[in-house]
Amino acid sequence: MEYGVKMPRQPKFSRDDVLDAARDAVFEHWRSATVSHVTSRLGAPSGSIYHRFASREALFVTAWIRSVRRFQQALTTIVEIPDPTEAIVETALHIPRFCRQHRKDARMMTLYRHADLLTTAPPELREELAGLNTPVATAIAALTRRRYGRVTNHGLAVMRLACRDSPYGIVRPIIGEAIPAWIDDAVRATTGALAGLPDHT
Amino acid sequence: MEYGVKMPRQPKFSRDDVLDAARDAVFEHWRSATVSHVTSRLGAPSGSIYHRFASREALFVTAWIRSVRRFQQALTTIVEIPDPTEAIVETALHIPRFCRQHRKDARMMTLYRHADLLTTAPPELREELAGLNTPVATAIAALTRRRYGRVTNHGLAVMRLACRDSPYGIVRPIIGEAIPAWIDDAVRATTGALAGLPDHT
DNA sequence: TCCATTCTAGAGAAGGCATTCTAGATGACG
DNA sequence: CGTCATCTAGAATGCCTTCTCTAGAATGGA
Repeated sequence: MEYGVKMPRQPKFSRDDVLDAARDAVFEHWRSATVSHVTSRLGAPSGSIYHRFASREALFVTAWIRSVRRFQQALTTIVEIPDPTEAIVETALHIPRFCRQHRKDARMMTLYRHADLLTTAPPELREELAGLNTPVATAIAALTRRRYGRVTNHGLAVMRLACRDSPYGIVRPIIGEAIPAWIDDAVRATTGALAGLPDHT
Repeated sequence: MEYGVKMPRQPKFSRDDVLDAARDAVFEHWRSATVSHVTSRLGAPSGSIYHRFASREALFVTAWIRSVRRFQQALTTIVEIPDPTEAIVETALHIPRFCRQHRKDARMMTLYRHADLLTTAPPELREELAGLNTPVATAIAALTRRRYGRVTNHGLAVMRLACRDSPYGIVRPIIGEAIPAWIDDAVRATTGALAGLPDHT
């Protein structure tokens, strides 16, 4: 607490409360979620939203970023699994598992694509978005090196498919619903097959 | 030309012209495509749109249906490929190939999910939407029977993954852009692996 | 030529939504 | 108890979009 800084009034709604409400509104209305959906869930006036976030877009993008970070949290430990092939498969399996345990965050993550946000998001969030992908990129690069003994562009592309795009494609149609256990078998099969590809064309 | 029917004025904009403009607007603006994006591309006033389509939603959903039908056109011949495994893999490969040759239609198809439209689309289109999936369902069922010798629910689910969800997941991040040739190798690998799974848990 | 039909044309009504603005409440601190 | 920073509160504003409505043009038959 700094000298001379008056202690402000206690917030009735925390920043996370607002983001939770945004996430819940998206879970229910997806792309047509409005600011008033958020305020009515929160029981707050629109002023409380705009006091913290510059715009509707800033609110939803911030909530999206929070969900992405939650997804990334487990990655670093998974990548350290001793056996390379197991590390690859477990990275891929993290996707259906996360979707099972964090249904709302998972659905929130489907709202935007990272590449699109880099150019369309509110300027004040661009910098954060630019660095957002590094944990995943680092993990993929580490897995690529461990799998092939070197890192080529094609090797990286294959590993992205194996650990990210392919498992995501498998769960995508049912994100937000229950994910059956056998989906994990399907992920094991596809990721195993992709990890078997060579790192050159 | 029926008796007593007066010949009307020639349309300046055909139905397909309007749908093309809608598809192009979606290619550029995706979900935020508006009716005025469409009219300005077409060089037409909004009246010409609303003369043919009941609402903005009816226009875009109709364009979506047209793209889906174009995708389905090649399916029936592919399924008839003699070797079952080859038929399965070629069905899956139809997805990256279609995305390569019909970039705008492919992107248009990402605008809605069939399951959502069944409940949210304008009522006059519901019936058409209800029957839209049958060509794909028929193809998947045929492939399931040929692969396993019988049709179980789990077998169908695996085959949907192999022929549709998995390859779609692989191309999805790059739909609208150029699809590299090696993507087909990845699809072959994953679809082959999934088709190798048994039809029971 | 006149008429019925089908279309283009575009101004503007209507509605929904994000956003702003002003007032007031709250709490820490001197 | 007064002051200040921070927050709640929600009515009011203004924008943007969809959609309607009226006028008029093109076409071919009677």
